[in-house]
Amino acid sequence: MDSQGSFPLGPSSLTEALYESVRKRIVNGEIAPGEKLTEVRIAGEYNVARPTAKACLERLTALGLLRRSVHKTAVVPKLGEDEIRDLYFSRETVERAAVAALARRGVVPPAAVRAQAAMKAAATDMAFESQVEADIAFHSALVAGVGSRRLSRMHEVILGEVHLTMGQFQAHRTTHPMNVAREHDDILKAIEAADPEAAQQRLTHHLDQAQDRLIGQLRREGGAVEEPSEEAPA
Amino acid sequence: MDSQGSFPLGPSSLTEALYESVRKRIVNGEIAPGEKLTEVRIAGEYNVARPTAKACLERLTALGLLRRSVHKTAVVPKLGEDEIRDLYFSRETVERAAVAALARRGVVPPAAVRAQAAMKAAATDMAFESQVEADIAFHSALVAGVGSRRLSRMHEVILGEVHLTMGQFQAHRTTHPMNVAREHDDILKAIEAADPEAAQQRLTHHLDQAQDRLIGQLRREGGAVEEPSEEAPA
DNA sequence: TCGTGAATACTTGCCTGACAATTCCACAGC
DNA sequence: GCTGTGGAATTGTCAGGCAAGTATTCACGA
Repeated sequence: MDSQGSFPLGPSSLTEALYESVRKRIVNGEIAPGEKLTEVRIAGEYNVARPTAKACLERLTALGLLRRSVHKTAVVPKLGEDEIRDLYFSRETVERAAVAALARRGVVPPAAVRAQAAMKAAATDMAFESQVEADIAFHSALVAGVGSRRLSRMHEVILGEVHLTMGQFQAHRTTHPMNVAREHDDILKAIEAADPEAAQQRLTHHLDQAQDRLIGQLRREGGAVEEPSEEAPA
Repeated sequence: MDSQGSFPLGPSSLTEALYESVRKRIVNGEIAPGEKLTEVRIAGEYNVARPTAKACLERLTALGLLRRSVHKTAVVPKLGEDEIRDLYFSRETVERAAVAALARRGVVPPAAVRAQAAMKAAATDMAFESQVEADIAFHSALVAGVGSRRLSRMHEVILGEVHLTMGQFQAHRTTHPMNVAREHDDILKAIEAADPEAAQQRLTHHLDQAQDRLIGQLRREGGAVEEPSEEAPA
């Protein structure tokens, strides 16, 4: 694909690379919710100095991917029911504004179309994590298509927590990827038809369903998340 | 004053206090836009170690109150016309969702009423900075009244940049505070009447006016912001 | 046996000091 | 006048360390 310019530019600095790696491990569920992340542990695992690890944990905390109070060690949060509701309320706020803006222009961002294609491809034969990533890429492209730096930034933060929560339910999913893909198509059609109302309404429906699925799983599992899962990572 | 409990809780940690202080200086315009903030300068002014100053600058950068790329020194940004538009687009997105949610419940957050009273008091005889702060407190209370942690957090970031931009036009303001207060009242009335549509529409009008004022001032001043203003601060 | 309190270990907050890598600025050379 | 090279300034990252706060354990008494 990127044969000419080496665009992606692998994270420039050490701090950046470290941040990306830890972030990925958290949202993928490799680091279980409730697990403690001390500065020295990160520093040891990656062979970096403690201040570097500290900065990394601070960034992740600011994004909501870790929780910690003053002198206590950071832990991966597990969102409860009302936190999921809050998260999805915020998510709807941002994404509704995005699809409305897109529909007013009547143009579908090309990146969203590509992401949607990837989603359908992943639906049949790929791993759960790939599906989640394709789904997130789709919504991300939708918001990015608006062209508002600040809206995208807010959305990025929100999607971080969404990704985290979805990753935590990894093993017990009950979602049919094709249904999700169909709903995505509906949203795109409404945007293309320059119908903001319909686009917003379909998006809301789509997100409400996703939220219900998450809360449903949460309730089903209840407090049954006792598996400590203490495998040493690296 | 604080004879019994010392409530305000002067920022617990050094880092926090430093952050608050620098932040205030930036949004108040004490540190002019375009001015460079090096780590050693902050460290020197406050007598803290460089890593501490570094963390402070990083936090402010994450909030958009400073700009910097790798290996370059942080500068206070001066928002251009399209950045102001982007900022206000994001702001409208968040605040419209907030007033709509409040109007659906039909209850006005008490804090918003208090902030509005303070605003009217400040309109007649107080300094410009107090008016700006009262205005921000009002909008802040509005969003906080919804009770969504994440919406409030997003709004906080946005208001930071709004405050910054307003502070930069400090000397040349042309706004009549009483008009602003009237518009605030209109919004509150719509919320109380449980009319989400009206509340959103009035909010949009209010914010559009604010945006136009800012852009108007920006155009008027043009590139005429040559006063270096190099007074030593402390 | 069970709680309660104190001592200990762990972890974070913040510091000093240092070196490498990078960027910025000015000056010399063509 | 423009370009290139040098030094100064600044940031990225590290090592090591002390103080302070938190959690945990263990002994002791009821």
